[in-house]
Amino acid sequence: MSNHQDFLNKLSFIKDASLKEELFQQGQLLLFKKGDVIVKTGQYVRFLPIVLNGAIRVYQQKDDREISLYYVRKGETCTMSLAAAYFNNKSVSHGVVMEEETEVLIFPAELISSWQLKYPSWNQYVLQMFRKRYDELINSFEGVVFEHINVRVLEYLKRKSLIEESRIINISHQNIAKELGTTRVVVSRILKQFEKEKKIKLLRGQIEIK
Amino acid sequence: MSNHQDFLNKLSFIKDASLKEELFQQGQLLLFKKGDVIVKTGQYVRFLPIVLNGAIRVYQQKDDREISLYYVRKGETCTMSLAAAYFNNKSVSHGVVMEEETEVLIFPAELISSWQLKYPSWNQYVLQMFRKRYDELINSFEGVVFEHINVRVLEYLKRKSLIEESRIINISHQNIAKELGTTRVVVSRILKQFEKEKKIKLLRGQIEIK
DNA sequence: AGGGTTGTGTATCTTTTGATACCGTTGCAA
DNA sequence: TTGCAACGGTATCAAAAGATACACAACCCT
Repeated sequence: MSNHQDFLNKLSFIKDASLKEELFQQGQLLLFKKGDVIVKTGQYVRFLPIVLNGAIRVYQQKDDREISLYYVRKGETCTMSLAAAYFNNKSVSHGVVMEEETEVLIFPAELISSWQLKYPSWNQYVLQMFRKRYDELINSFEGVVFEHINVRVLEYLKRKSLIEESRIINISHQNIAKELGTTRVVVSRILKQFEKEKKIKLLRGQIEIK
Repeated sequence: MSNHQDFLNKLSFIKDASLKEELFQQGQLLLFKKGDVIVKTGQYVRFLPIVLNGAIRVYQQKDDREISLYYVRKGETCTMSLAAAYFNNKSVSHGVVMEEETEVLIFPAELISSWQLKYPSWNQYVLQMFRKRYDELINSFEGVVFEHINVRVLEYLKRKSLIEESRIINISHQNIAKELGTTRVVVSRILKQFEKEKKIKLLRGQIEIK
């Protein structure tokens, strides 16, 4: 399969063929490793990223606490970046690569406004992204405001298990704490409680959901 | 001043004259009173609202607790509605009028996609709104996750004082609690503490900031 | 094998927040 | 005037969450 064809296949989430071609022409493909930093709070955003493979975690930070806002996955773009790039603004959150072999297509920010005029399907795509991010954000928001941490931990585990299509989750207590905006001790305590209630089984670095 | 002219003046946040005219032609002007409900969680959104005067409060609810997401003010539209209308989706939050004499312009949802193609400035406007809402949402989010309630209450008071351009704020403890997602007793306790520290002065139904 | 790093279990203590309950006040309307 | 609803103060109690500290195990590297 040609490079070109291969590329177009990865853009299957875009319907319009000419837009696809434009993405191919204008985009630059980058390959990241786990832990690579894509954007930092306060940085100007000059490139719009679209994730082709892997995942980027977008989160807020304060001192040594953090909390996830959302993940950018295959076929998705980061709406924070989008909005920031469009208005020449600074990012208000961090973006970090979560999976090995994360492929990201980047575009100079200037292109965005011209695409808006040229490609209806680009507009559609952008709005879809906003909608999605919005819903996710509001979901997290609700969780933080109305639910106790134990509920949030449990929901996190279930969700993660769904996404990874496995009842075994590989993650440390520390990282769960970071996702949810709390501390390791709290997470360990809650998980131990869940284990006593036979809801899960704890192993080093992984959790089995029953 | 003619009705038409008067109307166009209220749309000064839109630059493009032909888009303005279209808004005039297609929009319907509604007048709401304080407390009127514009959207409820779970409702389908068939109309896009743009606020010309007054304010709409958008919030989440669970049992008898609520928390504000943001306010839609003069010249703004509700991005939740926008996204929901565009994709024929249900609203995930409540919208309630906060001020007497709130003027709202509504448009059938179908129009939105056609405007995207016809008016570059509409696109610009939409993205601006998203950007704004996003920032506000993330701000609240940060507050909820990282700050203790007393800090949040104080910030709320300062902000409110700025917006209303007055050191005297008219609001009940109960309503502050609703904005911030907590309960009345907690707010009263904190406010009393602030009064002891000479930061504010409490009166029935109003708070003076020093 | 030794040493550093990461991950986990747990105890103790404090602070923050929430839940409940009860009372007094103010303002308004019947 | 009486009665009611909204508002606010406060006390008591319980639960949730965070901070700290320490021990130990697993893992990795040399």
